[in-house]
Amino acid sequence: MGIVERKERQKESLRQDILDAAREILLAEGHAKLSMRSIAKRIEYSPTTIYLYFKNKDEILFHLCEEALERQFDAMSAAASNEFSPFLRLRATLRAYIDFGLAEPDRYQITYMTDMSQYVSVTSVLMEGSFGNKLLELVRRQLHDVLMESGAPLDPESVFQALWAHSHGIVSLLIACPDFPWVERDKLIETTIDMSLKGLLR
Amino acid sequence: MGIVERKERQKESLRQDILDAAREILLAEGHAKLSMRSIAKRIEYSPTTIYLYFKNKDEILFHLCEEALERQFDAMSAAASNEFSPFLRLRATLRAYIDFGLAEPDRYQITYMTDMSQYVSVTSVLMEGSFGNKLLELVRRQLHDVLMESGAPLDPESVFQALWAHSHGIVSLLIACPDFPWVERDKLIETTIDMSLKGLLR
DNA sequence: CTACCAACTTAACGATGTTAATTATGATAA
DNA sequence: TTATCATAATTAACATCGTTAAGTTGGTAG
Repeated sequence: MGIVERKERQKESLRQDILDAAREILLAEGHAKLSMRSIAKRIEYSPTTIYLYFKNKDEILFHLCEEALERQFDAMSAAASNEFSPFLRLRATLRAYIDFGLAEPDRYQITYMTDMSQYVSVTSVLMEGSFGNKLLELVRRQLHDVLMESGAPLDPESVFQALWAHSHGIVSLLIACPDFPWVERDKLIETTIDMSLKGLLR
Repeated sequence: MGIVERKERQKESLRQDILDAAREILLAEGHAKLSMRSIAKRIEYSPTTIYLYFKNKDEILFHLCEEALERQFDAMSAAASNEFSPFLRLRATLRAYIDFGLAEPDRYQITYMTDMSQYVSVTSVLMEGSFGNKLLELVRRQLHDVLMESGAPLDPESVFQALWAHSHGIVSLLIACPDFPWVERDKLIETTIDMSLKGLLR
């Protein structure tokens, strides 16, 4: 029965090759160049072979989004772990969220800026145990700690969603309008975060 | 020589018909359904005829964006004119910006959420005298008034861009993730704006 | 050896934006 | 009135996209 297993391994291997190719294209050429045919060409199979391993393109994107969210989560966790107050941890986490989006614009776009029917975005972000869920929970938890400390009478979930919106705003706007005469990038990001968090102090 | 003028009028008329059809499709069926062929079908001409009146699809979108920005500008101006302090005017303006985006998601998406090569977005937004420029200038001016009053030592342009990012963030996130378990919409918007502007007070 | 089954490919469909070649229209000049 | 000729519009076509159906291959089991 080792043959069946070998087949299984081969099958899983090609599946991984497809995801690897998709990721490479996404990062090297951008999400606009990521097509079933470009993936097929890269793995040297016919385009339709991919459909034997994935239901459709959205399913491939779903996996790339999961990957992206995992990396973003890791970056945010790492950034937070260097800070020594709840407020600074939250601040560092948001900064890491933004930095990730700007460092990996194509990854950010496929996870937060495209409506991938039923498959990606919300479904992926919300699924119990998904990295998207972990990511949002991380921010919720850190915000909770800040609100505990400050004692501000605010609805935590509303504030959380507003913080997310503010952070997403600067990332998506910078990505969408790269030619706009923005002020110096780091200054802009710092200002964006400062203004976002000002209301939580005291 | 009246013939030449009549031709001119006919030409201009069909050009308007194309824009009208495009607008109708955008509003009735969404930006995903807006194609050269769907426009052609609506005006009962062949798809390629459109290219005799517009260089390409982007040029059509450019005009729809201009229209959208004009309406958004009007909504923001009107909202501001009801308020009696610089701060409240700025606040009402941002609220109108957000409300417009959520009321006209397809118009918002084509102007702020797609990168239309050289044609739309930034080019349109920046062009001297364009409505996009007027819109941004309106916010800059109102922010200026607020900063004058409060005397806060902040860089106006940085704060302006951050305010824009915050406002864009809530609009684009709500549009992109309609299925997320958001808190009640009005409450979320108010919280978003409150947190955004908190830093400007005192 | 043959029959089957899985893996894979080719062909094709219906979209998209866009270009080139072709036809129809309609005003003007002979 | 008819012939000419630019303009207006169309048809055909290309390259791209995601996706489905049908066909081909090759290895394994009976």
